Parts: sequence; structure tokens; C-alpha cells
Amino acid sequence: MVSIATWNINSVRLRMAQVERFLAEHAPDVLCLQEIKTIESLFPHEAFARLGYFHRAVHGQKGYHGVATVSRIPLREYARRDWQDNGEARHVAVELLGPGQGLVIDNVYVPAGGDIPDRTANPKFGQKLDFLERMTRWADAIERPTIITGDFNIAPLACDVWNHKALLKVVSHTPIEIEALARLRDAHGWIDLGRARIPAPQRYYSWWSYRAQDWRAGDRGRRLDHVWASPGLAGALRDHFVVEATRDWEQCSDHVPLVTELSL
DNA sequence: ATGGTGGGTAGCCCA
Repeated sequence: MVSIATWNINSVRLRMAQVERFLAEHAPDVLCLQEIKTIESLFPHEAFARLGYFHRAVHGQKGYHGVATVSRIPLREYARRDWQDNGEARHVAVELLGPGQGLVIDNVYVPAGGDIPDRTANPKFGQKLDFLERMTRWADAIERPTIITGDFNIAPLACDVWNHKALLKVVSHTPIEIEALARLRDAHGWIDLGRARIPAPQRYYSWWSYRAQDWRAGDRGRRLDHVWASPGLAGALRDHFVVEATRDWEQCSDHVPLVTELSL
């Protein structure tokens, strides 16, 4: 069994105590972090090592973005890709060398895309669509068993958001983004492991805005974080769950972790 | 219909 977690941590240095608590409580073999907001030399390597996470691939950036994959299982960094073609640190891939030997895990932080869902009025929206298009071309050529996980910044299904109609023009749930994500899915035949385990129309969110006094009161969540697998890995899924408890922790991230267990 | 909060960094950007 190999367990893989993903969590947009929104500053790993600020929230390292919460990461340690999550690792102590759930002990995933691999943790994929997004928005670490630091360069590799300032990444809290020692704290991870103390918890047994000796193997790390950190693609950092000062102040913004940045991803890191930490692991109890030996791994080697496999690739870092710039799907936005602008130097931002939004991807790192690793290859597992112990249990799960040969599995490739792609950790990605898709651009949020700004506020206006129009690439002319808002270049960030165009960059998000272009990022997805480059990912799609990459996915079309994948030959190895692969897990891709992270903050996709898109909630594709009506039941992935608290109010489908109200969010159709809100970036993250617009038809144009959902269509782009579908093309990425179809390019490799990706299996949405989260929805395989928590089928529609069940409630399933991974993010709640900070801009609500009580995130639970209105439950205005969205499923922005995802775990996808190559078609050949579909039968390996053993469990998948959302750790909503972290959203109540002091000074928490606005995203919560997803944990996936695979029989490999 | 609007604005609401949070993190990082250095006088706003990003989410």
C-alpha cells in the first residue's frame, strides 16, 4: 500500500506546525504540497526529516507559488515543467524507487486565472487556459503509469461547487475551463480517483474562501484539488478521503488535504 | 450588487 496526500498549504514556513500535525495523524508515504511560497534553501527540510520524510523534491520560488513533494519512500526528481512558459514554479515530478517502484507522481499548481473569465480583458485567464493546453499535449505522450495531483484551480462538476448556477461565470467553474480540463482528461484517459471514491452527486469540496466568517455555516466550498491516475492504475485505488478537520485549525490554509491509498 | 480575508514582500501582487 502506498498513500499519497496533496495539500495547497499557502506558505509552508508559516504553517509547518500544521503540516507536522497532519503527518503525525495521517502519515502518508508521500505528501505533495503547493503554494509553498519559498525558495528551496529556505524550505523546512529538517522538520520533514525529523518526521521521517527524508526524500524531497522542491521546486520553489520566492514569495509566490512553488511546489514540493516529500516522501518516506525513496524517490528521485523526474522533471520540472514550465507549462506557463514564464518561469513560475508550478510543477515537480518524482519517480518512486521503493514501494510503488517506477510510479511517476506529478505535483502541479495550476494558475488561478484572475477574476475575469476572458482572456482579452484578463491575460491571467488566458495563461491558465494555455497552461492547461500545454499540459494536454504533455499528457497525450505519457507512457509510464502516472499519478497527477495538486491544485487544479478548477471545479468541473456541478456538485463540485456549493452553487452551480451562481458560479458559472466565476473563474474555476466556467464552461471554458471545464472544457479545457476535459480535454486534458481525455488526452490520457485519466481516472478521477476522488470521484471514483466519492461519486457525484455527493458533496465533495477541498477549498473554502477565507472571506467568510464561518466557513462551515454556508459551506460555500469548491473542489479545486484533484488526484488523477493513468487508466492502468484504476484498479489500485483502495481509499480516498478529505481531511476537512484542518480547516478548523488555528491560522489554517484555505485548502484541506486529500489522502489517496493505492495498492501497488 | 458588493465586498469580504489572507500571505509575502516591500510599497502592491497574488490567491
